[in-house]
Amino acid sequence: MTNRNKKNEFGLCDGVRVTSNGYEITTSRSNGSGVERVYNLPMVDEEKWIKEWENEGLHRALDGDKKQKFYLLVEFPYPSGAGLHVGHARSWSAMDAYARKKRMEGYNVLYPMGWDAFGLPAENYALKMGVHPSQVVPENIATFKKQCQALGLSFDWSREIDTTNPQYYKWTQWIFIQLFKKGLAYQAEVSVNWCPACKTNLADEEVLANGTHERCGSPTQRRPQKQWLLKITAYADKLLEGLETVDYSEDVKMQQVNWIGRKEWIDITYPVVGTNEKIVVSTTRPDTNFGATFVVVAPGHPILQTVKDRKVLEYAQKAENKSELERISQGKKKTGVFTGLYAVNQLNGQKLPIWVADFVLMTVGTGAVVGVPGHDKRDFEFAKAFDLPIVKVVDGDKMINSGFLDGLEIQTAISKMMDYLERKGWGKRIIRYNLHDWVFSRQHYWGEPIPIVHCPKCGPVAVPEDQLPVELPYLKKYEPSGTGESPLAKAADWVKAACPECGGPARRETDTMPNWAGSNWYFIRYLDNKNERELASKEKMKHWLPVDMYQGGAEHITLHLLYSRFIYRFLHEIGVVPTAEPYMKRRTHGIVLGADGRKMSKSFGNVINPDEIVRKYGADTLRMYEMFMGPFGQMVAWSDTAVEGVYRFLKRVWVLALSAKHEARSTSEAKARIARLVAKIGADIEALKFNTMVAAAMEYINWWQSHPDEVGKDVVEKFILGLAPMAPFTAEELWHKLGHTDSVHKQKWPEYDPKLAVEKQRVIVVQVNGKVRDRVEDGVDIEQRAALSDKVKKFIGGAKYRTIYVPGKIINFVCLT
RNA sequence: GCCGGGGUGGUGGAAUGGUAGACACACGGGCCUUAAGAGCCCGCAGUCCAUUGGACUGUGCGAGUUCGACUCUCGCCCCCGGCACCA
Repeated sequence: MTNRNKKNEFGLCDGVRVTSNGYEITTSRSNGSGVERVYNLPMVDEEKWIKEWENEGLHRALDGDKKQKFYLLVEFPYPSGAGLHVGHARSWSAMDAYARKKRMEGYNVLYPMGWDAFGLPAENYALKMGVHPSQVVPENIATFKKQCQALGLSFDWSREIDTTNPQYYKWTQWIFIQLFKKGLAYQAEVSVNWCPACKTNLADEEVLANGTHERCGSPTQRRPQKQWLLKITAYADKLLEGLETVDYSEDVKMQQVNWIGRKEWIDITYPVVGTNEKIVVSTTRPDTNFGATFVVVAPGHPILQTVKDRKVLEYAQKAENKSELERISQGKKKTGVFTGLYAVNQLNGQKLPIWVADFVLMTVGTGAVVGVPGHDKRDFEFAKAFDLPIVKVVDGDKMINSGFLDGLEIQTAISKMMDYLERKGWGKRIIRYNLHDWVFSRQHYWGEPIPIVHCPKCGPVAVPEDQLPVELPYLKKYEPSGTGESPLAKAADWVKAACPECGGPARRETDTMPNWAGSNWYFIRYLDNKNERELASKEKMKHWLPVDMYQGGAEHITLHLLYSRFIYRFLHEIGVVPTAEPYMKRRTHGIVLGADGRKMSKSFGNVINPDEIVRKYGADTLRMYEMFMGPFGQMVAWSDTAVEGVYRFLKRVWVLALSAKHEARSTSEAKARIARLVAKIGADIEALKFNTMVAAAMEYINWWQSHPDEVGKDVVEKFILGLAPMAPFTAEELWHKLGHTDSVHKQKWPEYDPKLAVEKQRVIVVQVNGKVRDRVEDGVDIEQRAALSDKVKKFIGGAKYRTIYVPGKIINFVCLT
């Protein structure tokens, strides 16, 4: 016998049916061609709450509020044509739970969102669709925004920004001019990375270790070109030192340290035998110099100008024409030619033959290395290939065959040798970095115009600040030319300009900025997104900066994260921003893979559309599932069936909350458990352990379901408040169903007795020799009672023993043999 | 090669010195149902013995510290990420 369709028997509403042995939630709706089963929680009108929250301004951060501020930042997306990725949904939902809990705790929370809409992806997408980017971008932004809202993300939309808005990029250009004025933005003819597919130059950071473009995957080439560069190298040490003052996770720190790649080198001068020439080799390991048996110079090294041998020059010429990638790719057979010259190692007077080989690069050190085949793998291969002598100078971690260094440890030997070489005047210490200056111009249409005018008389001149922004002209045809000239060069009227210095005829710079330009400083603009006179007002910056928590992807650590730290430091030095570091805390999230464990991609057919999940199960299911998937910082694969598990949980929450006997008094067990749950949710959010947070809520529900009579209204309400950060819609709906008229998200985080939150272990584990043998109720005389246990006696036998008793935890009887 | 993070059931994972496997998925069994779906209940590391139940093994491998180790220490193997013929 069933109670089907008997509504309200337990105070349930439409869509929930109680059967003799449980409940069910089902609903169907007409979709035009028939009846479709809908799994969405039918009782939550998500759209109604989205509107209501927005109308009430529930998510607004208040300037000048007395409450303590908390600036929570997530990386703003490039609004692609594909719409929101479930990866965005994962990290933003988790941070949304963080923001919501902080608000309930009484913080004035700033959790903003905007759009990083300039750059190659937007332009390539527009080209593919045959539409102008200025039309595509707003459409994509609208889609993204709607998707964010559908997920219940509590962004403060009144602070929304868009990097392609002239009122925004006016200030991106303003920052460029400040850099230019300080000599930190400069033009130079340099060898740059060129992507033939995207037809533009790239920064070093945009080229992956295998030589391909990080965006499109095409192999890049090197070619010389006149470019705008930003002098990030001037900040290398500051960027390193700054890392000591912030709370970044270890992987983030190490990646930045590796990328900056600070090392102490020493440049050693060797006389060249029979000439007045000298050759300067550079090394980080001068301790091994007693083992040097040859010198290798890069093709293109100036010393080769003194060489007449045709074979040598031909080899050098050929090698120089090869790409760098080709020259240094691993496992390649060593090639090289003897130049006929010898250098003198002044340490021991030995004559070292000078070779030229393609694996030595002009761009590293001084373009000349000293070959120590006894200790270096690469030098060893070279020596083997050309039958050069090999001397061993390091044994274990001690120096041998090295004169005054013998017996010293490597580190000591390095500094002793450096001191010695400097004293003798043969060498000079120098700090070198892996980091190079940032190539900052692109030969593309869809970016911020670089605000410079080239005057034949005055050279490059900054556009006066009162004439900013230099607006991007509308071009119908904006395809990249591939010649290295920007499409903007075709806008003849726009290019023509008067020189701001002398008033004479001049030309505008036609290169644009890279897509990283707008994201360098976007978190500052959220503070004051309509300010027409400054980046943001001083007061607002002082109130909100620095960012308390910055959450984003691991793929941006040597790109955006490093760039924005550099720009922010510069702005601090010229007195614009109040602190030296922009982000107090940085954590990364893992990417969401397809169900097959591969990266989500159209070509694999494994893409999950968040809209689909929201339609089928509701936003709260998607949010909680994504938090539950696995550890937040770790890569995780999607699972369709695991989503169902979270959906089941929410259905149970619904039924239990509404069927609770409100007049019932909560038992002490129920109170202790809810105190523990609230404490756990709070602590797990702070530690970004969202997976165990969800698990704890599930555990509570499981207990509640088997003890329905123990839970009264007070505990139900605390549960709903605890649920509010992770499932904002369900919590809001239930809160109102319980008779409240105010939003659940305006409530205070539930208070609990900390003593209740500590779980008391009632059963004590009894071990014999460290192995669990029995369990005994805690209480008086527990040691004696435990010793009397049959199981314990059996394992002790008649042996003498001693007792380890950790009160409240464990008893261990250890036999003495 | 250097640096960072990891390795736990069929699967995702939990436990950071005190009962290994919370929570969830998958799987198996049962109830309910005309049926399907949904829901509810039970089982679920392995091996062996067994009537209730019990013994042994088990967190990549090998040692060590400890009354007690997934957790700490040392050595090794493997996976993921960063840097790199960087001299």
